Amino acid sequence: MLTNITAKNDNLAMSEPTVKSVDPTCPHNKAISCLDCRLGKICLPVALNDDDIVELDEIVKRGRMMEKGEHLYRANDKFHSVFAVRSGYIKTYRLTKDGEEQITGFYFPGEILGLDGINQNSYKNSAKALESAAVCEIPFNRFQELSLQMPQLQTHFFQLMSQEIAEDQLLITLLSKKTAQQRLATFVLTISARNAARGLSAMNLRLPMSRTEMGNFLGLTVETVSRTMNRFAKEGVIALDQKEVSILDVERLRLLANLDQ
Amino acid sequence: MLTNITAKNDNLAMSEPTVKSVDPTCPHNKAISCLDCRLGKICLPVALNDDDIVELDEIVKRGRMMEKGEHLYRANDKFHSVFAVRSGYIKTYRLTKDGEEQITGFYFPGEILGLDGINQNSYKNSAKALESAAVCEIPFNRFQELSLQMPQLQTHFFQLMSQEIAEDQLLITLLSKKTAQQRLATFVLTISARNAARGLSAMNLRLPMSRTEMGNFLGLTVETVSRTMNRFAKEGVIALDQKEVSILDVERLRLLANLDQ
DNA sequence: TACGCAGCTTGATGTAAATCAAAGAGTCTA
DNA sequence: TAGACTCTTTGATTTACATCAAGCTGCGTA
Repeated sequence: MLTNITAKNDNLAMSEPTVKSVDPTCPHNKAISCLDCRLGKICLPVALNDDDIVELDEIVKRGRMMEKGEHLYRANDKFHSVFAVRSGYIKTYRLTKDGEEQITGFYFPGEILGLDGINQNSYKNSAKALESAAVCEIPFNRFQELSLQMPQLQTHFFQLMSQEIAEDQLLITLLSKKTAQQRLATFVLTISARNAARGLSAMNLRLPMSRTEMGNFLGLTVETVSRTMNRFAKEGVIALDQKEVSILDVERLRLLANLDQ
Repeated sequence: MLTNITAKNDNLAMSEPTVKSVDPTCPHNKAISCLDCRLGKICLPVALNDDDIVELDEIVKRGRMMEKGEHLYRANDKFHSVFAVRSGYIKTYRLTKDGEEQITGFYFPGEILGLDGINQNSYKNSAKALESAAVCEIPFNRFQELSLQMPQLQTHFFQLMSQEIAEDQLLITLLSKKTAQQRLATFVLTISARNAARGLSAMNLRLPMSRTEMGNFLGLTVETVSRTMNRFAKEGVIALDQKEVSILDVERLRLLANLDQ
């Protein structure tokens, strides 16, 4: 396995791409199997033997490319698959009756989306690429059959869904109790942590969404997002350059977030 | 099966208890099996044959009684089981670092809680009885083994978790975008719908939690809850008598909720 | 290189809900 | 049946954030 490559490479997403030609670990490479995927440990942190992974590989449709703004699925589409983000960023959102958008999540490489569709056999969210992206598709009925043979896979999926529940509940707490400052500080820290999980820098990050989308997700207006982020910058907690954020004072930021867990 | 009994009995929870002595369908009866449980179709709406149910019965620990205020489990307890509410009401909540409580859900008879614990093998919430209650305990590892033999059971559980995700996301939208009026109107309608699902009246309901708890759940203060509910009453949309609510004008209430789905 | 446009910033003003404060209602118990 | 709770209601005041309203900034493109 080549996973050690990821662990060290700090600033991958932001630095110029490494030699594109034949790198078998490049996340844009369509052909690569789960066995070699550099995201393996994030996307599929299960003790499967190589034979099992080969079997899993057979059902996974790999490397579908998406343009910025393209939809992966829309609310009320018939549910058939869950998806793993390979590269790029996806947002999920619901539309309220009066056509307003409510963003329910941002999905980073290695993360799984579409889990809300299992119930009632249709997706409850729409999923849209924030920028060009690549995703792996996992047809759910075939996956379910497979997981009857491979109990660790079943467990993994229960865990994934449980995790999504736990994360949604954290967001609920955020929206219910916290100030604009706390919400944004928490948001930046969350993204930092997710970057770190992928072996990227925890201190230098890029917010792949617009201020409007941040606000929408966090229950704030654009203006409040802008003012608050710039205040953080003015106070020396972060440095801001458009979508690029450098965390200058983590401790301070943690304090501002009043972080619970 | 005796499920037709439930379907008609409209106001069970509020009317005086029916003859307590030997009613095998009484939800307080400890001994009753899943096969005869009047909640069967809500708690376990799966096409299992009677033999399968007998097998399931063997792993379910039935009819644990809980006092008002008693904890079923606490955040960070080791995860071992999920629970089905038999009678009474349970709330789940998280504590923020500064000791504040954030209620994440209310669970009614027939509903399943504890699903957030699967990930990381520990509960993320604490669960507490709002009033005396009875619960069935389903040890999760035994359940998981069983679900490998009974694929419908696996599917059912995936659906339950997916549903929890979908519900949390609705709450997120509520907290992020809606006014106090919309939140409370939606809350009442949600409880009405859950009552109806159990064969109780959709128009006359009892809010088993305090105004403070409603506010906590909905991201509002007690005062705002009180004022808003009383305004609904003054405008003739509902009638209020302590925790008892009668919906007088559903259409109006739906409009106030600006309900999306 | 300038035009148009979407996204971001900054300032002035408004408002829904929070906070502060105190009194009423319901329940428990001694 | 009075006293001590807790929960709920009602009123006055404050405030964090939304809303309204212009200017910016950077980027694609013509």
